[in-house]
Amino acid sequence: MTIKEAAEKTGVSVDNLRFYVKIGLIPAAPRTSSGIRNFDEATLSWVEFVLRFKRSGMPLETIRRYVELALQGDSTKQERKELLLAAKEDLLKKQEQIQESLDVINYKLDTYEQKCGPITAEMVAAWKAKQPSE
Amino acid sequence: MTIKEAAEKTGVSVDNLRFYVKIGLIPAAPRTSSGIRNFDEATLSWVEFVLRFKRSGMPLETIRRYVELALQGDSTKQERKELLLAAKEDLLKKQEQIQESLDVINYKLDTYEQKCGPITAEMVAAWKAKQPSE
DNA sequence: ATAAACCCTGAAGTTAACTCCAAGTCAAGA
DNA sequence: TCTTGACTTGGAGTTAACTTCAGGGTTTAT
Repeated sequence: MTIKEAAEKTGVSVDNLRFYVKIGLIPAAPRTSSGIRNFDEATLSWVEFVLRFKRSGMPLETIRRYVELALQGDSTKQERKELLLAAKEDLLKKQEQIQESLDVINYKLDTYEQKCGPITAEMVAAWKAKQPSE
Repeated sequence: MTIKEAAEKTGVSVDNLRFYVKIGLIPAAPRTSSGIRNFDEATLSWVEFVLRFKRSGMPLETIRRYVELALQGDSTKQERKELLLAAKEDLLKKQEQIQESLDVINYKLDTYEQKCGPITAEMVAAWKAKQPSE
């Protein structure tokens, strides 16, 4: 499979796929005798695996490190486990913070049904009181 | 309150506070006669409000736009509501994607108790089969 | 009244993650 | 065979969100 087809299948741009290979986020795909990348199923699986973590906001460097360790085999099991535990903590914290924002947004949307949201309204009022004009 | 005290209270660096004011993420704090910023409670409230959204990964430009609209008063109610609805969709999607990654991580952590995670193990095996050495 | 610590601005530098470009090689159809 | 389109690389450019710097003014404590 050419890099273009791989790009269509994964939804990642051609340039970006090459970039990911370059930084080691995806293992280097095999090449034809003339040097053209030939994406196989194994490499595509890596792309999908990597994308799932990327979508959750994990830094590429963290994912890259995990891929590097995984390719090194069983001896890196412990280190991978620690990396996953740290990543899990990050994601749980992120989830909480998103929930906090959702709570605020839902509250505001509720109150917008009646009038300007009271919390912001109060802040705007306090702000305006300090301003000479407007 | 000096900018340094505001920085300590909010956990945002002095430079970053000035940066946020500059890009309009926070309304400009009042100044003393000699031009030194004098952070008041109203401005601090804005900082806290903005930080909550920032922590959830919302782009600063989106938050900046919301602040701009809020300062313009009731006439922008509708536009703010639409902005909040869009932001809510983003956050819900992000939450789902984080959950997907958490599921994968939890599954891997479970299986790591016994041996190398089967999904990755399979991918590594497929990968190694293509490689001449190692 | 002077040194230390703090404040200001505008601009340049940094990092992550792309995104595009130039110049050249390779492959498939008329 | 010649064009057209896809592939290659290295490197430059972009955007978001900081971060640091240069050069100067202000406040405070001794």
